Amino acid sequence: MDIQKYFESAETMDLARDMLGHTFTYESNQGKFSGLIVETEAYLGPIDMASHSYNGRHTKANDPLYQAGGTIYIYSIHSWLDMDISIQKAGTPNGILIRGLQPLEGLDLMEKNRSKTGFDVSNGPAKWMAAFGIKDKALSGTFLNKNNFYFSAKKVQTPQEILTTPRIGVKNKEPWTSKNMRFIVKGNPYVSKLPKREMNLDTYGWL
DNA sequence: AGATGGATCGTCT
DNA sequence: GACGATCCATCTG
Repeated sequence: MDIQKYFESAETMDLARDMLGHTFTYESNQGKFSGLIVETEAYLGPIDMASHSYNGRHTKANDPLYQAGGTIYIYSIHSWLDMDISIQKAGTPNGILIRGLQPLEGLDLMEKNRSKTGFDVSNGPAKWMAAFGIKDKALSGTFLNKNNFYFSAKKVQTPQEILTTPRIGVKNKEPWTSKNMRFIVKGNPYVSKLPKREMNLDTYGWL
């Protein structure tokens, strides 16, 4: 799969939905980490009040959003780190935030890095970053599948059902606050802020 | 289970 | 100097 083409040839909202069930991998000095993507959010750039590139805002820190589809964008938030994949061709600063990963490889290290066990290891955008041992923005601006980060060409698992909801943490920005731009694998326990009663512990929401 | 407030720090104004 | 695309502990019921 041409990864750049994948992230440049479809609508951002459709890509955010399609990314569920693909794997995300990080080959770090500490070891190899990988997980299934179970939760994403779409950010539509200049028109989107919740986007870091709203109204054409362009700074040194958010420059990766302006680069080719498939560029990694790491940003800090309240002393934590989050990661986007830059979406669309260079110059169109859309992004998709990866909010939750179901661990596949490197779980022992992830638990160690987080000082937590269970779903809390990676059920949030800054939690999985910490679990993967990512402590700074050194790799922001690098390109997916060329350096340390890899996105699987195909879905490794298929969601039984995908739910959409408003994005987390977007306040006082109507109409963007209430738009359904968050995509989750229904029932997967690694989805952030998921109540216990909505967890499907048999299938984790996969076919 | 849901709501609330504090911690904490890089980034931009 | 103010502000988060967050997390966590600590309530309340």
